[in-house]
Amino acid sequence: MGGDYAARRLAAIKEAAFEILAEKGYKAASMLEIARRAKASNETLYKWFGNKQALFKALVEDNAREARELLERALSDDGDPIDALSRLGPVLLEIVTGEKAVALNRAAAGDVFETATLGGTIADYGRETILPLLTAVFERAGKDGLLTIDDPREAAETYINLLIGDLQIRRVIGVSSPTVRKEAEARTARAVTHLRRIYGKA
Amino acid sequence: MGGDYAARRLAAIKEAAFEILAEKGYKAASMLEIARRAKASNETLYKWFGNKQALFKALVEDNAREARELLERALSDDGDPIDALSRLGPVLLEIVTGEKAVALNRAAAGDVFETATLGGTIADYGRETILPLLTAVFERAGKDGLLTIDDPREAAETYINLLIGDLQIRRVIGVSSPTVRKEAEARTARAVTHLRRIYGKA
DNA sequence: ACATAACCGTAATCTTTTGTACGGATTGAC
DNA sequence: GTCAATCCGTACAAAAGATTACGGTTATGT
Repeated sequence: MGGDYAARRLAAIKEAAFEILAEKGYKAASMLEIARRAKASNETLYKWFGNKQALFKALVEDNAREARELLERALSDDGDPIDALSRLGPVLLEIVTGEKAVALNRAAAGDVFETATLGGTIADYGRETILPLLTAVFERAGKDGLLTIDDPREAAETYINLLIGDLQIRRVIGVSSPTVRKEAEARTARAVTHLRRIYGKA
Repeated sequence: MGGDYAARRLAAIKEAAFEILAEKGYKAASMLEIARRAKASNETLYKWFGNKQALFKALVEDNAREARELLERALSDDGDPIDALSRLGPVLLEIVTGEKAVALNRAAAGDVFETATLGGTIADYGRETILPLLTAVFERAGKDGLLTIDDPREAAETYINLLIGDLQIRRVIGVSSPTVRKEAEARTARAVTHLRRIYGKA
């Protein structure tokens, strides 16, 4: 057993798991219901993933991989670093406030007392992946004389704080909505304006 | 039945609920275990609170009341508005990253698919309470000519973003620790420095 | 086509929780 | 002290979920 069929089954299982996670949350996303929706057997889920946490850990990793590719693409052009930050902002906002990220953060919050692995996975693949990319952008901005940067890592964290702030927790506890493109662009523009004032040439 | 005994029983139940919430999370905090720890009867819990969510909603409200008092005390002195922000920063950081707030945010994240009430309660009593207080401080800073403020509400949100950023979600998913006093002071100082640059007299 | 591995659908086991019921004990009011 | 209301501790019923087992069906490799 291998080949195309197994890959298709795997994809169907992961898709079903994501749907049910988003609809009902981690607690109510039972392995049995995921199996039913995916037209798979409970036993196959346990055989392939070992347990519930491992299935959702795989989802975290998949989602992070996709997000990372989007972010790297937004940064791929070797143009003006400030332009790069402006391009990246809306992409990053849409990812972190999107349904998938929110559902997975909720799962991680619920998992803290069980295996305590989902949160670490989210952070490893999320923030700890994007920060070095951003740090590199700020190094370039400093080298090009566009901004006065003592510590590029700190500048990168400041950008994330100005851009995202407390949006994620508000999404996770259910008091705010996904950030749509227009708003993401406005929020990015404001963050970049603030950055220029904080780190402008003295 | 009323009077002192009932008040003491109520306090014991709420204390037990908080302990178990912090130790095991919302999902595993069963009414039965809370009753046992509080030396109360399951039936009494259901009689007094109706259901699990309502018990935890009461905890949210209690915690928010206490937090608000601390914050108002930090802002009570009618001195320099920038000093007020510097006094408030560490207090706010310790509250939002403290065990109680984190446990309640996790409960709210888990409740999104059930009654979806805890998150709204947290926000009503938390952010939507502190923002007007901060907005007033920024109005004063503008009027006193200390900062150039177009929109005091926006400035207040910027301060929260610079100060707290994504700390809350990172606490909730288990990848960071409470913010201790020294770090809270450093973080506050940095946020205030950034504020001066963003909103300094032109 | 055939043989084998693996998956599907169903069932079973075990554990835990929610919410209600009840008799005896305790508290509060008079 | 007496009486009534209420709480405690225990028990029960129903439901749900995690995980494993099993016979028949299906996909894969030769």
